[in-house]
Amino acid sequence: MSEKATRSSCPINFSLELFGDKWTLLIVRDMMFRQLQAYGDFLNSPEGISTNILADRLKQLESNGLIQKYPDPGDGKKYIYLLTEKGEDLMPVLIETIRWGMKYSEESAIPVEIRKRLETDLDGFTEETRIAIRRKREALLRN
Amino acid sequence: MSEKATRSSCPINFSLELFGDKWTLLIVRDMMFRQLQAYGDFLNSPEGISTNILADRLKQLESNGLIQKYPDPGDGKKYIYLLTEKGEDLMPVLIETIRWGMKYSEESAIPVEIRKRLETDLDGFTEETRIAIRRKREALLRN
DNA sequence: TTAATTTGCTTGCATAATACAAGTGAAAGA
DNA sequence: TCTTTCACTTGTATTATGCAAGCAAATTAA
Repeated sequence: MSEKATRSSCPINFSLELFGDKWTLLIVRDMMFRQLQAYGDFLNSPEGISTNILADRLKQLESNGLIQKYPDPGDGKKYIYLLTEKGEDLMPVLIETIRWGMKYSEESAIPVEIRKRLETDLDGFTEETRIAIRRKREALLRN
Repeated sequence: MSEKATRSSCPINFSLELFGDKWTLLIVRDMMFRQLQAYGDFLNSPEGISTNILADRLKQLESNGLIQKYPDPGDGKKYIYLLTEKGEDLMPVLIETIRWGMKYSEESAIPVEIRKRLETDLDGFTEETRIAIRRKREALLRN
């Protein structure tokens, strides 16, 4: 993990310096759409991230303000990782990435009901997902 | 450049396997929004891509069907790289990435008039850019 | 007609990132 | 107290990236 100088002030470049790699957005996806929140959950995702890479990406995500790490109130040896608003705001990027991927991949393992909603009720799906994320964040902050 | 096995059939993962790195989308950006089309143009982009990395990414983009390479009709020692429809379809992903980057970076070096259009006339801007891309593709295919 | 120059690469090598396997330490449960 | 769970860290091999130099084909300049 090394700090690199920013290459340009293009907003695409800015974004890619934070999540332009093969793993970061998969972790965000897990938090955003799959409600995963523990280290072990991410490790068990089907893509099979290595444990040291996961640890590194979680650190970067946190230091870049996209996620926050909380001790799990119900289990002292666990932590809960949640998206911040900045992380939550990546939803349109992720959704367009999903749409592109669905269009051009032969088989996309996306649940039929979610696929339908992406096609027919994108805004509703987005808003609903955002609410779920905020609910979790607020619940944790309340204690 | 090595062929890797696909990690999962999630559409986000599918997409990231094609453009989940720090350079690929910058090249697409150059073609999409800056009308660049020659090898040397990409090399001169402000981020400073290395020539071997550029050559590698152009190969991958072409073999993945996102771009096509044509001999330059006006200069026998040049080539013209153009987005295919598949590449052009990345526009929503890029645009949401721009929006996110503009929101969260201190200074974004984006021309004021484009920024304005992104904020007030996103669909118009998108359509206009698409037309420009298609025009270039069709002009080349005509000869 | 020959000698630069431009263009689009390739090659070699040092450094950095990633993958894989194993190990560690704190908290919880038996 | 001993074992398991959880969230990592560490070591090492492999792969990717960055940097500098070189090269061949087409064009231009002399």
